[in-house]
Amino acid sequence: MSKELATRFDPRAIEPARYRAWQEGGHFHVPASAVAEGGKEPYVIVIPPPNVTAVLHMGHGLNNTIQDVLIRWRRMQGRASLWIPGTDHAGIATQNVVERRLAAQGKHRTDLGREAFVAEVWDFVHHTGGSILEQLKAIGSSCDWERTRFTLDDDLSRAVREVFVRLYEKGLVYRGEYIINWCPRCHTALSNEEAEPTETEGRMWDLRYPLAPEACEAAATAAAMGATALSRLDDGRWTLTVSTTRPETMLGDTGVAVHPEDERYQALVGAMVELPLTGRRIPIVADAYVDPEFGSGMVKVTPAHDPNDFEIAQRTGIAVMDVMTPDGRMAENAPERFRGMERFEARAAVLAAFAELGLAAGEKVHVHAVPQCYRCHTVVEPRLSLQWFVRMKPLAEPALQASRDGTITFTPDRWKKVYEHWMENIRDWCISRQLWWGHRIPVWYCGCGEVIAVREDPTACPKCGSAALERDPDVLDTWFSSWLWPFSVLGWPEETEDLKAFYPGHTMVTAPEILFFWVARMIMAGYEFRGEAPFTQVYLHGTVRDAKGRKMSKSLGNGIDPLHVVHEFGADAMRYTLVSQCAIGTDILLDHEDVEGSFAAGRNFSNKIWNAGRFALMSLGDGPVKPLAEVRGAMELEDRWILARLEHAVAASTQDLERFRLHEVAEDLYHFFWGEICDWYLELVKARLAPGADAASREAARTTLVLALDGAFRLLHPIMPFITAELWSRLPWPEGELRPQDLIVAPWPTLDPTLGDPEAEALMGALQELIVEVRRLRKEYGIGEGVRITIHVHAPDPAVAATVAEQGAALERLARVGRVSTEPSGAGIGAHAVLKSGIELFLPLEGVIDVERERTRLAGEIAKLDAQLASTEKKLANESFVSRAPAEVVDKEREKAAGLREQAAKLGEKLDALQGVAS
RNA sequence: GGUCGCUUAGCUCAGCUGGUAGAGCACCACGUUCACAUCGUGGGGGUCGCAGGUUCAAGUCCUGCAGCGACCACCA
Repeated sequence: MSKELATRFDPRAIEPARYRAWQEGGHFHVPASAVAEGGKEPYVIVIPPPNVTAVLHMGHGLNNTIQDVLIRWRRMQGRASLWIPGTDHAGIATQNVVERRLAAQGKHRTDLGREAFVAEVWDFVHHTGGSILEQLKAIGSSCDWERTRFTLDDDLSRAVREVFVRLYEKGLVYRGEYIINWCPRCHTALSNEEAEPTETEGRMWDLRYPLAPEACEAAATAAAMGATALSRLDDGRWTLTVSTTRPETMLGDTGVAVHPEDERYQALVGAMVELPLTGRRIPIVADAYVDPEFGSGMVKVTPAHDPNDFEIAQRTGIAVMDVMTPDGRMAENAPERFRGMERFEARAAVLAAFAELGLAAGEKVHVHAVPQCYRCHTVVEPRLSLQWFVRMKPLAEPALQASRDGTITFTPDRWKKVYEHWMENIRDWCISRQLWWGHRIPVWYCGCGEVIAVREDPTACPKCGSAALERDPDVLDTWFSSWLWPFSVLGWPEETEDLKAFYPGHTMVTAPEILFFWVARMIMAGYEFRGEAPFTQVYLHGTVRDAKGRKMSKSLGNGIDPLHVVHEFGADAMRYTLVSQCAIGTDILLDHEDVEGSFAAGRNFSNKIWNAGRFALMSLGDGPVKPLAEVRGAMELEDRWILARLEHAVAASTQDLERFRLHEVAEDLYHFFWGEICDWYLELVKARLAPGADAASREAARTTLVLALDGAFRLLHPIMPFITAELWSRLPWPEGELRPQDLIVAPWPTLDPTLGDPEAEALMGALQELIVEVRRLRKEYGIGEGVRITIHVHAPDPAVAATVAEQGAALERLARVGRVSTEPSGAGIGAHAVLKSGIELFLPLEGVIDVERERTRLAGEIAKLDAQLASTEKKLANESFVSRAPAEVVDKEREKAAGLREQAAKLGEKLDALQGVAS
């Protein structure tokens, strides 16, 4: 059977079949009955649902690898480990994709009409959607596919509607006119989180507004008080100067504000301003929002286009005037010359008009964060609009408490503070979107003024009986369904068996970018609708970036396709590489221009595991091995040592997994497998496994090797499921011991006190040190592989001495030592070393190397170094060099001299040893 | 503007409760009778950003400074 194994690991030959076998074996599916009384303890993760139209990228690769590692580990620990998969309908994103396809055919969604357009989107989703879930299988994700959900599924839609109506009845959902973020391209409202502030170099313009003639006297008084905003034009009119970054909004100004306690402007409060270009007169009002220290201390107020100005209008009662259309053009109520103009054109036109009137007062460069639509990056327009909101303060209370009292933990924990800060300052959530793709708002309006929010579609108005009801045209924000995900996927609002069994869940694995969008809201929904947090651990991983630290993205073309990596190097190689870089709170860096190099660590490790496994299987042969108890007496030092090391690996990996220190698990296991099993244990037992070796010793080695590999494969399985399962399935097994059906359900190793062996570790440590030192000396003196040498060893510790004496075979095999002498080395020509274990080592060189030649060689090298040193020193002694050459050059020369001296001294010591001088 | 974080080998970063500075990649030399050249063996390379302080002991704790980054925020 071992003949079937190729010398190079070929993931394609094993991964798809393995995955199929797991799925067919039902290992991913967890029914509610599994946790029914007396059953297993559940462990539940709900997937962050990718957009239904998404294509797998490395970010998904990372996110899902981490989840799968946790799920597989808990499954092996005997938990009912459930990972619920699914996709998100992704309102704007999906609608945009379909609109673009329509645009390619020269059509707009309005050409189709609402119903046909939605049908078109469904069609698109049915044909191309969800393929990302198939791609997740290729990287080994062990989701319970029987539970796959989509946020627009009927039952999830029912949950959404139930929640909306409940919150409406509780007064937590309300409708109102507020300034919202409006995307003039997507034609929809955006939540605060969807409007991304983007650092932009813009301008701030100063504009002059003339005061009404009757305010002349007041202006003079104010000017005398030091009103810096005031100035007089050549024609004698008084003007005040205001600043703005968006001059076009001045067409909607309905007032100018000053601080109520700003004495400079007291006389002007209540006076009127003649708003240029519009022919309108607007009042000067007092409002505490104005900062007297900033600029001139006078602010133009545009209530319909700025949230703060809107609030000023609410407080002072000045008018609200919306001068823009939904697509960002100047509206009907704007002066005729600007009407219909696009907002940025209007900006230029307004500025030109001000200049013409002599009312432009200058401009300056102004860097500020301009909000952009997170989907299309169009500059967002703050706009007055009638929208639906959720009152968040009451919902935030328990969710904030949960973080404060440690019910919910964050990893890395610095996000705890960020979360709490956001929750403390939470603002109401605008949930209506002017889209067609999504959950339609379950609200009907009656001509009589009644607003009806209900669970079942109404046929008549409950108040007046009219059947002429009009449904709200808008849909809900995508996150209004995702925030319910942890319980809606379990059948809520029905009180299902699944809900009882699997709610609350345990770990949420996601990126910090959606901490507010999603994680915080899920926690709030969990408390509001289930009375309990949906999970207790939030693990926030880093972002996948390219070699230059840029986020991987389609537009930059710097992405790496996970499926390509799986195809070339295997899912295990990809998973290992990602996990090994996954230090808490750090980003993952991969070079899209060197994919092979980026995943070399994982690929090489896979190959190493494969070859070690191959060799072990060949050496072990087909028969079962003896149980540990039967071979204990015949065990050698290396057997006891490797099992003790396995115990360390078990302890470390388990602890690290519990604390999400995944990269340390990867590192520990890499070192255990490669650095200990391969580099030492396999090398040491080769002879004992060979045919013709002592039977008892061979059996002890066979059993130990099987136990060590079994343990290593189990520990590695969550990270590298395929290769470990493949090799593990071929391992011989101890006679009479029950073998789990598949590695995926083999129990996670627990500590076995009978395997711990500090003595074996100490002795093995001494032996390793000795071997390494002998190898080093061999290299140093150029003693070829073929030359057997004698070493003299004196160990003060009798146990170490005995070990060295017993381990002649190991020294022979690993350091080509022909003879170990315990006699005092005496004086002689050779190399001497004292090791940390206390071993004094002497390696005679007479007869081993051509001492005379080596002496000559060393002397020659020393002479060469001396010559170089002399020339350097001469240079440094030259005063004009030292004083005239640049300081760095002189320093470099000094460093060089020091280096040469050091090298010469080292070689001198070596030479002394060869002279036979006792040191 | 506020908050938080980072600064350790050429590169990317570990270093969790203070106790002789680590890994991977890259580099240099040697090696193909050995399961693996996707390998083996050995090696070079770091005043742990700077300045103070606490301590028997500081990369690790405290203070200040500098540089970089992230998040939040309405400054017209």
